[in-house]
Amino acid sequence: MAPVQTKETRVPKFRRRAEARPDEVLDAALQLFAAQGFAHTTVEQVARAAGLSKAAVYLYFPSKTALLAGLIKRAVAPVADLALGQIAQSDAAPLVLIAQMLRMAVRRLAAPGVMAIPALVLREAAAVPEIVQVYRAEVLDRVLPALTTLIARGVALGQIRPVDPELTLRSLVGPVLAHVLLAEVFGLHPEGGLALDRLVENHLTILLAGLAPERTTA
Amino acid sequence: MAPVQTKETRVPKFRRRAEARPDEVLDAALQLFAAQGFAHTTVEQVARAAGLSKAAVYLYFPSKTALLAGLIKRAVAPVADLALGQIAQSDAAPLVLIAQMLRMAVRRLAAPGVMAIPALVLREAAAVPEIVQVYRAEVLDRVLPALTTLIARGVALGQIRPVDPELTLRSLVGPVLAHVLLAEVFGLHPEGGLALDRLVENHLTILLAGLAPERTTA
Amino acid sequence: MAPVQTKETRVPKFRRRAEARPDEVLDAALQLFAAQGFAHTTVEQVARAAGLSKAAVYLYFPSKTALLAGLIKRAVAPVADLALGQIAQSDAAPLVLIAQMLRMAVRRLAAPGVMAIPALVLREAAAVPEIVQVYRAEVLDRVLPALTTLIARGVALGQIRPVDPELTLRSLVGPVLAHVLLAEVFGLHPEGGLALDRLVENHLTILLAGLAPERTTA
Amino acid sequence: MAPVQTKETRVPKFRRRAEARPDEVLDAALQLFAAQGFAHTTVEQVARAAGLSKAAVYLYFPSKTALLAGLIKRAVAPVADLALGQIAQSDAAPLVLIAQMLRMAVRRLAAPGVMAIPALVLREAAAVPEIVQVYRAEVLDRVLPALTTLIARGVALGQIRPVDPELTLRSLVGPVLAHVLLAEVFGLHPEGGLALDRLVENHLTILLAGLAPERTTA
DNA sequence: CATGAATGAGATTTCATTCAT
DNA sequence: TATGAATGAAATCTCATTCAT
Repeated sequence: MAPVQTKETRVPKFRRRAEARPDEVLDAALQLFAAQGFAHTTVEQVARAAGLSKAAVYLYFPSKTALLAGLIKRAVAPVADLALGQIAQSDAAPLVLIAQMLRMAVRRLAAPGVMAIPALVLREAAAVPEIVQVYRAEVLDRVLPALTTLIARGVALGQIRPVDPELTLRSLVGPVLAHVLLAEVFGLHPEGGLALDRLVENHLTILLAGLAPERTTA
Repeated sequence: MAPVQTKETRVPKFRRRAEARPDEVLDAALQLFAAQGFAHTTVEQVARAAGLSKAAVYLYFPSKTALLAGLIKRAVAPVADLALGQIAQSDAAPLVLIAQMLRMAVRRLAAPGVMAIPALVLREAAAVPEIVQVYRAEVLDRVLPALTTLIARGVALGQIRPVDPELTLRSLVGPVLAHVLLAEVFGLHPEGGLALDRLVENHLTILLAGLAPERTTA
Repeated sequence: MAPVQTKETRVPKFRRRAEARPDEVLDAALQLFAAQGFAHTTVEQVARAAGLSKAAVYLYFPSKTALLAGLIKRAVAPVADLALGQIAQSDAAPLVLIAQMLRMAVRRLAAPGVMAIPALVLREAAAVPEIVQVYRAEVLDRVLPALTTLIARGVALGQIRPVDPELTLRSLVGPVLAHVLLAEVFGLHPEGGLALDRLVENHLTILLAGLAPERTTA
Repeated sequence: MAPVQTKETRVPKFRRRAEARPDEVLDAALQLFAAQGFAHTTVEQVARAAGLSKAAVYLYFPSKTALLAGLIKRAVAPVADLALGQIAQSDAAPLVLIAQMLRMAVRRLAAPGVMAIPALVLREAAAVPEIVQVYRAEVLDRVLPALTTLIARGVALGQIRPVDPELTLRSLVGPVLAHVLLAEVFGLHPEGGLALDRLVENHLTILLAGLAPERTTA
């Protein structure tokens, strides 16, 4: 969707413009889409914000929709890759891995502009079906199964109480999602700021205790 | 489409309507907004679906936005009222109340058309600021504080381990939210169907265990 | 393509507007398309010429293309009907019928605005494939075969010398077409004005003599 | 299309081009204009088809319109020259000359790409007035008067029955025009293929018989 | 109450054309 | 000579909203 970005490792010289333009356009688009919504942002606005003419935007992206799709792909694919890599390479206990992943994800989310993406995706998914496809292909269909499997393995190993992995997945990520949406969409921050990290620690406290196999029952 | 409405006082049979019209319009709007998104639904479509002319819709609602606001208010206010009533009237233990409320909320969500509302709210919030206000006023600002207080009370009573009530609130409702959004927006259902009730039970298993004060520490 | 035009024979009262609008729009469109070409005429221009707003035009015709198609259908269908009727009902000798038809067609063409249509069709056919379909369906596929058959019958009856009916058809209508195109497209009129009728008589003189079976051979 | 013209004597291998470029651009333009129409062909497409960049096309032709004009001039001027030469040099009887010319014209038309030109001219004439001028200047104003004069001479010599020369001109060329347009624009070929030569022979049979002075009357 | 008719104000997208390199 | 980058100027089409009836 995004124009070819031959990001050759060699020759990372200086040649500005042209090379960096698509990214600049996406930056501008993210800014505006997050602030006003996709439908209420005009291509003209994006172009001006990126310091280009409207027509120039179409030089890099074939349609307004492609702008959105490219934006999402650029933002989330790396996170998904990272997460998958971590799951694949580590042989830590499932619960430990889960805790690691949550902390990592949250650290990523904290980067500027990233937190707006999930809200954006949810917001525009119905209107722009392409988004659903991109997001499912790039994130959901890759990460969620991996996490589900991770939970299932924990259960099999006796390190997690016998829960339904697929449903437990919701208990895993839901709180973070709720936190982000509450903040992004409704401006509802807990006292003392957004505190994504505190949220995760609080959540992990509950989650890990809740997932631990029952001792007393034995 | 609509039954004949003879203006004259005779012919008492066919009548009603007129009173119910606004509701019918909202029904049609919900249907369409949920399916296509607010921006992609035209007033004409809503009107036709309600069996009215476009201009007639403006007889009942001053603008397309008002349609959306009215829709949300109608859908969520009762749920919020119910929840608040339950919290106020019951003097059950906090954790018990929490479990009750989650089960109740989920039962409500299962009614046709209701589940689409949260997704709709999230989707249009940025574009239609009025939605944020309505939703905050009708739901969030009433229910969330009540729940937070409930958690805090549980902590104070020693029935809940010492967690941050505001953040824990996210752990409480997040999984349900995640479940609904995954299903509504991405069409991701767990194996064996949506199973909202199974989700809640799975979630409560983890949550209640996770919130319970630590025994072994002693 | 054109909006439904319930032109009931009863109640032909006066109710202007709305009823006559589509036709007014087509009139304006014909004027402009003929003068500037389809591609170089904007919907705005058509609308203004018809005394409407741009959007109102879209109330009656779903697209600019539909405007063109409707225009052609309205203009040529009656002529084709007339011609076919004449062929079917008359049992005159083929050559007589042919002469009749040519004279009738030319009389029709002389009506204001009609002569521009063939030129318009030829001009825009490549750009708007719909035109080709409409024109073939409404005119060519109906009239040409009828004429071909007529010629073939004349040959069979010995009233026309043994020529190829399909190719002879070109000799029949080509001169009129050339006359119209030369005038419409290049502004080339013969001395003394367009003189469509004189053209036909001149052409018929040649054609009838040329088609008559050879006498000397006997 | 045109033979390679290596200006320099050295370096005969890789080179050429440069000189032939404009012609290659016109070749590409003809191809595309004929297939899609002038308005629907972008300069970019022409450029790519000619193996150049868009900007390079502007090196050879000052505008898109100039492309079209050049195209037509290149294609039709030789035919007109040929026809005029034939008329001027031969002292055959008018009817014989006319027959010769028609056969020659048709042979020319059969060359690839040529038949599309008349249709193209007709199509774009209204939109691009320059075309009308070019075509009139290069073809019509030179060839048509010559043919008219030829017919008049035939009449004067008693070899052609007393017809109107200008109008008879339409009877002369119209059938060929009709044949070409029917085929090019509507895809209507007679049974057994396009058969331009068969068309001419059939037409000449009728035409010559039709133009011959009446014998029986005498 | 209800509607058909009408419109003003955009939004996306396309392209011929220019220019620095 | 050649090009990639950029843009100004439109053109089609959409829609929320109004109003006379």
